[in-house]
Amino acid sequence: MPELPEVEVIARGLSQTLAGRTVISVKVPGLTRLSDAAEVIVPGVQGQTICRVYRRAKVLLIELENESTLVFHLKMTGRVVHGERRDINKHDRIVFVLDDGSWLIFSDMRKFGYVKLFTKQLLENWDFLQKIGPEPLESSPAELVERIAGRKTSIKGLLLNQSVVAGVGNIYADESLFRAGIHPETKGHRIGHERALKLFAELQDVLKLAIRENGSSISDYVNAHGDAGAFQNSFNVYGKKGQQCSRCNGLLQAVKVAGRTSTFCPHCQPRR
DNA sequence: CCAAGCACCTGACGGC
DNA sequence: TGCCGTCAGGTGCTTG
Repeated sequence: MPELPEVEVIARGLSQTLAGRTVISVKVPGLTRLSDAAEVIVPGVQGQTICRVYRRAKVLLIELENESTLVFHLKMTGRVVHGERRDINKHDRIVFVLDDGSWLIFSDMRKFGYVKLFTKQLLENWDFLQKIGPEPLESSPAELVERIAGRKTSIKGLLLNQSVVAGVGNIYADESLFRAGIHPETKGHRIGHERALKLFAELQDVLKLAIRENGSSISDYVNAHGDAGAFQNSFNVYGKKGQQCSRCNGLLQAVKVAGRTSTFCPHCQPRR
């Protein structure tokens, strides 16, 4: 499930190989429900040269020569992979055929993700992006602490809330809470300043480490070249309910917080 | 302002 | 063998 680090790794990988490539044709085996129609995307990208590939929150953006932008949200199982021409498979949603013969493929088994095409103006006014909070790797921990000050929601819910901080999903929320020693159900306003600073410093740390490790591959994630990430091997808590805590050897527990499974160590992350 | 619950999807997995 | 229920989780929406 791609969160900030996974989308960042994809964007960096694509940036190396896509800049300057031109879209020759488009194949549309079947789009997802929330995607723009093929009638919008195909004529808008044909003949266009790719200028820039970047990420904002969990969204992947590919800017074209005419200042329009292809936007991908991968949600749970989406992939964007660039490589040699290959057979179309059942989960492929759209294929961009490039001028060197290579293919850029968006596939998504569960069809939660989407691809949309925006003009410059429409992208600037897209309410989804306008609601997104600051990038955690481009903000200081002190700035991020202000975003949770006085909030009565659980810290887990705040971390997952994209308008509070961008790009954090279930994996990196649980991992940073473990590192900071904070119980996921702790209310935002009950976290002391020092501990909150620690939380966001740990969040930054874990995001950077994950990017360095090529992201986390749980089930579907692969980078722009189809390779799995390795950070899942460094998880302390995510998906480890019932296993031993790496710090105290106690058993990890799972609870639902903000509608999501949250795995934590009751000893290292005590309820206050 | 906040929580809870559902919807959207498919595949993996466990129980019987 | 296969059927059935549950779970995975990002986001939008509704309801309270």
